[in-house]
Amino acid sequence: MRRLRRLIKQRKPFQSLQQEVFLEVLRTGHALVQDLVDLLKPYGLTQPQYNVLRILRGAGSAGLPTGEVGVRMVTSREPDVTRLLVRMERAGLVRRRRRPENRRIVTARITADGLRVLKALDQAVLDMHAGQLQHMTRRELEQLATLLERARREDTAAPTP
Amino acid sequence: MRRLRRLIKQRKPFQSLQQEVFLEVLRTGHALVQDLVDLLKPYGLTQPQYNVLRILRGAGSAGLPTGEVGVRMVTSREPDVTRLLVRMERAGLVRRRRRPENRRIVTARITADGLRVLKALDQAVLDMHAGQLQHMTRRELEQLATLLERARREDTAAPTP
DNA sequence: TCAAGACATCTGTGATAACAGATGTTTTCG
DNA sequence: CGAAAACATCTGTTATCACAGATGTCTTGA
Repeated sequence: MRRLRRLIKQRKPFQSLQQEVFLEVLRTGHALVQDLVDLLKPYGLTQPQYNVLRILRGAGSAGLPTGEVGVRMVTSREPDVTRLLVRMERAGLVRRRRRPENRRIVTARITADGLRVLKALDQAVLDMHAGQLQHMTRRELEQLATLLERARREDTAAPTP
Repeated sequence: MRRLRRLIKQRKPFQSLQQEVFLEVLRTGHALVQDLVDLLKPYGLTQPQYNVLRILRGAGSAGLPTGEVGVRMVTSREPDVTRLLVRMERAGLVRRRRRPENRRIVTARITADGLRVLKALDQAVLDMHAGQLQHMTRRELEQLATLLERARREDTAAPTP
């Protein structure tokens, strides 16, 4: 009985260690993202919009098809990306154009305005990231990144190639 | 120059180790939550609705004021909780009643139906959590939980007013 | 007492997420 | 060639998140 209690109550009142990790990941993600959202707000950007801008900057002047942008987003499925891009086009951050050689595809490109906003944010975002985890050592951060990557890897139980 | 490159490219193409951790946390959280969402879907529950049910079950027959439910939710600010509870009341999972002794307060209670749904889910959720992180050792999970908790701790480095 | 403030919730608006199904375009194949 | 399938995007609907402001209900202090 005592051993059972020790086993169960070793940590916080969670029903399982796995559940604790689950909640910790969610809570931490929420806290971290909140700082980014607060940083973006004065620029009139939401977090998904910021992601799109970074993706499109990375794609260069060739731009990317709507679907490709969707794939590169952590969140957001495809139907939403269309509307997200439309809103951003309205805001002048992005330009969309149907490709002449294949009229099914709509290519999105970042505008000069979009690039300007991103550039103004770059250093601030890096500083924010540094500040958020300032109290952790390099070794701890590397461990954390490795463990998180590992947590995700086998979700699909598929053996890595 | 070579040293700089070595410093920068030690890990993946991230601009900083902190940024990598940031993205890893978000990606992992998204992946983990997706499994829960999939599990809940056949029961007609969304993830916030499931959270509310667990919170209200924990509160017992006394129920909780709307605002208190909001505080206990990881996400969701207050105005949303009102509408969330209203929708859940419509679905018969929750009952809301204005308190006679203080008519400002609306108390929410879980219904028998809500309890039934939760009970049907309990084991499945535990199994899902176990399965998600099955490939990690107990030691790794403990490390991960500890590091995540630590990552969150000092977020507010600003002296409170 | 009673007006001002505090308190708790609610309403309105805009953006995002997820899903299902519709539309327009190109490719494939008999 | 022309219908069917595949493809890429778009539209419609519901739920959620976030913020601002409105409403209804106590509490407090002159």
